[in-house]
Amino acid sequence: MLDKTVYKLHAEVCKALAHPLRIEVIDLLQTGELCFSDILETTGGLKSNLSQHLSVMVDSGILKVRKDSRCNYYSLSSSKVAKACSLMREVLIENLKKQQKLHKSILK
Amino acid sequence: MLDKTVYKLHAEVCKALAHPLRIEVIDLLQTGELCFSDILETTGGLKSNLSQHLSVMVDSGILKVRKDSRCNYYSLSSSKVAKACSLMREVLIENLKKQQKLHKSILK
DNA sequence: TTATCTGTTCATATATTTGTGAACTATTAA
DNA sequence: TTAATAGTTCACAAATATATGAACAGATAA
Repeated sequence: MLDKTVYKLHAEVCKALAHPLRIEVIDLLQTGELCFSDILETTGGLKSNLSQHLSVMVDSGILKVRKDSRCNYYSLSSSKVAKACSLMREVLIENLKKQQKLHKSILK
Repeated sequence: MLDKTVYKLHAEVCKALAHPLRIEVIDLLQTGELCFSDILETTGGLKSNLSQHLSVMVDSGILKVRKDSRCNYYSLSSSKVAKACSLMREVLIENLKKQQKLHKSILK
């Protein structure tokens, strides 16, 4: 029997993708680092909430922070994060299309 | 402001990756479909638990089922799921290596 | 018919995640 | 010094996810 520890660690990293706000942040950071207040301006909501979500992402290793005296800059730890995220989006899109076809064939 | 609906749907799909058992199932199915009892034999645990996790994965669209009179065969809905999953594993491995280096430099 | 095999569904207890607002810290500006 | 800016941390309530075992359903075998 295999050791399950790696599955647990792997799931921890994947959990960091499993929230709408965190997906939105990954999308935003695809083009490069952004500081906290810029992210907040785009996503909206409470700063405490955003801060907590960003810290989940940093702790899981999908984001990194660069602290400047005036601003905290967040960026993706690897382009693989953005790539994985966009693959999952493609899976979503494919599924939505399948559903659409199904609906059409039922209504026909 | 963008519509957040897509982020919610996207996160739903990503949530399906966010559990150790579900990661293990994705790993198992990379080489092709397997029936419920074979998956259970490898992963261990209660059949009710596995059944519920598989149904989460099917509902989110990352797995599909083929029902035979004697067995339910599960498979990945797309190779993109396996690809995204393995990218996230690479992110994990990279992070573990970084941590290791950090530890070494502290202990040096 | 009655068993048996293959799973799913359900109820429930527990654990984890999430959102909120207040309090707090650190840095810069006046 | 005081005020302002930028963000983190904390406590708590509410919402979700998870594991468990019992009950259930459908197909096949005896």
